[in-house]
Amino acid sequence: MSSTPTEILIDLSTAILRQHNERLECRLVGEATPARAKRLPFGPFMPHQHRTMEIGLRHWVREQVGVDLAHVEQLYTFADQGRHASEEAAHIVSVGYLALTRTHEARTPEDTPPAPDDGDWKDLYTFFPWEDWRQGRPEMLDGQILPALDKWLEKDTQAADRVRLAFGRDGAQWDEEFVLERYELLYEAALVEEALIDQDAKGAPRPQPVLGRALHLDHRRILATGLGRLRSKLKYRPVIFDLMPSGFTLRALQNTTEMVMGVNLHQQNFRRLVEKSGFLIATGKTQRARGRPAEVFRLRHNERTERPLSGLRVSTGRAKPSGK
Amino acid sequence: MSSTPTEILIDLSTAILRQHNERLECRLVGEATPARAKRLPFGPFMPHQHRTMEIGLRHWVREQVGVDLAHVEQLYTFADQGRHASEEAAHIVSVGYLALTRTHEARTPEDTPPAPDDGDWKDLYTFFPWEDWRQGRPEMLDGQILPALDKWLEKDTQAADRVRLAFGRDGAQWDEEFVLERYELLYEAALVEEALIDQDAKGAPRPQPVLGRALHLDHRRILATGLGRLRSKLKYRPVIFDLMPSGFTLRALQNTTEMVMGVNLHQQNFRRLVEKSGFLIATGKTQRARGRPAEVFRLRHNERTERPLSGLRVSTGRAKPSGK
DNA sequence: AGTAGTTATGCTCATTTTGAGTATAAATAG
DNA sequence: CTATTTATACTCAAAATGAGCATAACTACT
Repeated sequence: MSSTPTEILIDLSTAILRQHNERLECRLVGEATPARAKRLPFGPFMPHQHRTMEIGLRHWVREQVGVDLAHVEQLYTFADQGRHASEEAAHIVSVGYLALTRTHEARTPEDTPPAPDDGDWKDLYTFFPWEDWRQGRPEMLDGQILPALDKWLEKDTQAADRVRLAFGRDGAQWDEEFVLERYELLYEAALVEEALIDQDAKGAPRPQPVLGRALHLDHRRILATGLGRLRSKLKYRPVIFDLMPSGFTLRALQNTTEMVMGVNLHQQNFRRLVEKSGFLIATGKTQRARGRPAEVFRLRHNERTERPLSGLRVSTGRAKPSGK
Repeated sequence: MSSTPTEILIDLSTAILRQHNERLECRLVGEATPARAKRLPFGPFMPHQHRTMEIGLRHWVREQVGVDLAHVEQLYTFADQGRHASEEAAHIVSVGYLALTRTHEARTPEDTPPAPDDGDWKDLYTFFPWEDWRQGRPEMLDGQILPALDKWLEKDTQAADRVRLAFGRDGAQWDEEFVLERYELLYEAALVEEALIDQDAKGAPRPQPVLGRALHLDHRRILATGLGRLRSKLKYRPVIFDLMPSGFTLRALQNTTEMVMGVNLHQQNFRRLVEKSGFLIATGKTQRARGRPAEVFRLRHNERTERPLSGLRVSTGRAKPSGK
């Protein structure tokens, strides 16, 4: 309740992603109790200790997680604390970051070496199950989400067009980049747990299905922003390689791309795309698994510089959903 | 010199752009004295008064500028105050925004109606003259910038590859999106005035050419971020229309796109692109000027919703530089 | 050893998109 | 009435894309 210059604290939270065991994983910290969900690695920004926020963030990540970050990118600064009841005296502004990190390559898919960091990594799509279209259109969309949204739209008719565009109805295409827009709508419609928590447990005993695993405060929003940004960025910057080990097969690269985009791609065309891009150099080695052994590639430009090359214009024209 | 929880102030600064008189303009405030450059519209974030930063920003813009903002987008949060000597007790974190606004259409190019806001608007390219390739490759690149950068690289050889990529040398392509990267390099090489100011006026009587018009603190960095973001976003989201009046000719749309991208486009192909996109509806009216009258179009989807359509994939394959 | 299954890789082909023009239409300025 | 200017229509080759067939090189069984 101080006067105009309110006390402000800046919180740095980082969505750290890696690719591991055929999954896209996100690093979490903290214990999940019924009262408190897990959260992203975080820490306060302390301007006297750390000259820039990115330096501060790397400090917290080193302390809490202990992995090397291959790519770090600021996502967004959220200041609307109205979202979650302010328990603290100071106003907290949270700056969200996205970081990518590499896992070490396995000789064969089966023999995975002990992870250098065996902390708490969770499959990203447990937080956004509706975003994974690799086995085809998720059933929960037509089964739960759209009906519940329609029910919500009866009251708040304003949002109808946003729902149409974000969820690809009535001729609109599903755009895999609109991760944040979809999450925000589900929040507004009180279909994710964070919305119920923020409503002060007013009563209303969960009238709707609760979708996906919740995170602390607005951390799932940061994660949604990160996934959307990554999906978008893949198309025009070669960030995908920051999720790859030093040597990898084209299949591994394609798998990673598919995990991020949440769709399946045409294998032959993906190969053509990557070869034409000139990013990769064949190492001559091969990696054997089930079928024909695959050639191992590595990135050209081993230099430390950020490579502002053109990215893989992965087309979203999906291939058939995988059987698996 | 307080203990760990340093006092932090958040400053909201907005790069407001409009298209006017065949130019892309940026709104400035403040008086330019020799000691102090002009700045972007700004104000502190006051969490008790404004629930979100965007609300706060709109408040300051309304108060200082008085224009309607068609598009508002958070750019980046800068916290490295090391850049400019901290004169104040508190640590200032600045959150930069990009906003687009419409001017009212002129009946004919000559008869421009009185601007609704006759404040201080400056041609954007006075701040980044090297970014405007509409009359061909800017002479200052080979005349001043690259030689000066080479001189700088003799000491700091680390940055050679960054310069190569940002400025498109040795086979690398000039990428019009790398506005920020180029500005940052010029700053590091002390080729822009802000760098000299930040060096505490240590002596060193401007050994190098000083490029472009300077702004207060890091405001030109925010502006560079905004231009880069806008150039990038144009390609995948239809933001260009937020710079256009309600009705406009295809030529006007192309001019605006060219102003933003800083390159010339092939007129016939631009028309084909826009027509195919389906964004526009012909109004039946025409607008007459010098040659054959042009048809006036308006946006489909007059709705207030943000249209997450696919943007104009303007190709950067430049057309011949205009003769004027 | 032989055969089925699996995965990688090579290649084709129709369709679309792009880049760069040429041609024509409809005005204005003398 | 003519030169000039600008808008619009159309053409055409080259490149990129989407979808598939074909073959190679392995492993896993029987």
